Amino acid sequence: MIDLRALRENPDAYRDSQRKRGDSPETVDALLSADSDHRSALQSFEALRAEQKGLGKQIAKAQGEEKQALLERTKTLAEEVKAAEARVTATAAAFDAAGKALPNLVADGAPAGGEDDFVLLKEVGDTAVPEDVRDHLDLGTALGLLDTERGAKASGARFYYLTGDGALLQLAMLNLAVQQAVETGFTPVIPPVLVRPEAMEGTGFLGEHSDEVYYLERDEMYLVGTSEVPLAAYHSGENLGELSEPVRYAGWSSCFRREAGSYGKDTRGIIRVHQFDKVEMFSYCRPEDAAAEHERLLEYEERMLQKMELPYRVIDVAAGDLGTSAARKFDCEAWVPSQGRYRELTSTSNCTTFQARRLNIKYRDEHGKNAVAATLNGTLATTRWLVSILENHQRPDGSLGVPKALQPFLGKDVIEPK
RNA sequence: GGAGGAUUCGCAUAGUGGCCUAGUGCGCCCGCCUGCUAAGCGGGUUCCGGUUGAUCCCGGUCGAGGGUUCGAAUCCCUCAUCCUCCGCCA
Repeated sequence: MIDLRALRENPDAYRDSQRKRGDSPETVDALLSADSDHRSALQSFEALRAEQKGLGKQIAKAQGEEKQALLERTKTLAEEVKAAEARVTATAAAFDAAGKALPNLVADGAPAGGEDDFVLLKEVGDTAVPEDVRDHLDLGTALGLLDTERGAKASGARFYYLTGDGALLQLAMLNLAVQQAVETGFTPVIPPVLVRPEAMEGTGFLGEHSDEVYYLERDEMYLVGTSEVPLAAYHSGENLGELSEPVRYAGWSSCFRREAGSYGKDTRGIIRVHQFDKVEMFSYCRPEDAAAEHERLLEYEERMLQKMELPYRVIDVAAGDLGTSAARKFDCEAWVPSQGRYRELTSTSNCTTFQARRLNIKYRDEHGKNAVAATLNGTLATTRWLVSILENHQRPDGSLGVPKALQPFLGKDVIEPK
């Protein structure tokens, strides 16, 4: 949900934002008109209600005939109040729907356009393609690290088993991510992965991405696609106080995605799967601190990628590819030699006050007034990283070099074929 | 799965149809008093929205949503959460 006062004051900013996303600016005008309808309905209801309350007080004191006369009048008034209230309910519903249809205001720096209109911010490392490169599935299967055939047998397409050193490799990476998160001031959290509708709705995942979400109808619960959801819901309805320093959490969870509409895309290996594990950073801060916090999250992501000794690039994601909640997004994409291209390994979003407004998360500003907080999130490690780790650290003899930072967790510096 | 109890301002509690414009205590904020501190005294203190230059004012808000009524914190229904107990179960 965007800031309505800001919208009323400067609708053009929101119309421009819609154009940058490649969306219709008319969504803004639909919301403005729903807002004004709602407010006028509210005003007529409030006027009638005030009259009713006033009469109620007179009735309490009145006696006999006078009381009877007043009762006559309030009966018709009660009808009018009820009708006015119904109009408020109707206009409020229309207004809510119009509000949900409008995504977050795109940040000034974000490039306009669609998926291919990103701005390249930097490239790090050497993107060589080794001779006789094997892709992560060949290598991982040969080394006994992963098993997609049995994954399909048990659960279907886009499922997999991580086995032996493959399982240990993922645990090592996730543990390293948690260790780094704790060192940089994040509170580690293992959150619930089944959430109620409000949590899903509040984080903005039931809009255009609702097809992506697993829903358990019998229990009216959703399986989360990222721990961003339970970490955002963690403080929903709360006031976080001064918030002079950002409040930071690192969630470790399994993540579930339906991958609807991606038939035929990335069907090989574990690039795009229905279930994976992830360590996710999540920050609550004052809106004026959000841009700086966003840079910080990006830096922590890069630090992890460097520990994995992976070549990568950083892109400033274009407005059309931001999703509902983000005002700006930076992705880190790591080199995947078998494909000869970069693939997304991390994504950090500044959601400004968009999620917090829906989830009713406040802080106390410098004047002591309640104000809506900002939320941000970013990836520290996921199962997909194994793709790039396997392919970039493969050796001509068929073994896999273990990145230095993972060696203490894994207890070895090379994974040999059996 | 079943039975009972609870949910009121940051915390604790009062409130069984109009006197609730929700009281009181604690905490917190401001002031007074006072060598200092504490105590004492006075005032303020739910949140959201509308309106306004700002105040004022108005409406909503007693877990959520419906209903009864001229009028609901209070009566009725549905739901959520927590607690106690019974049953089942890893």
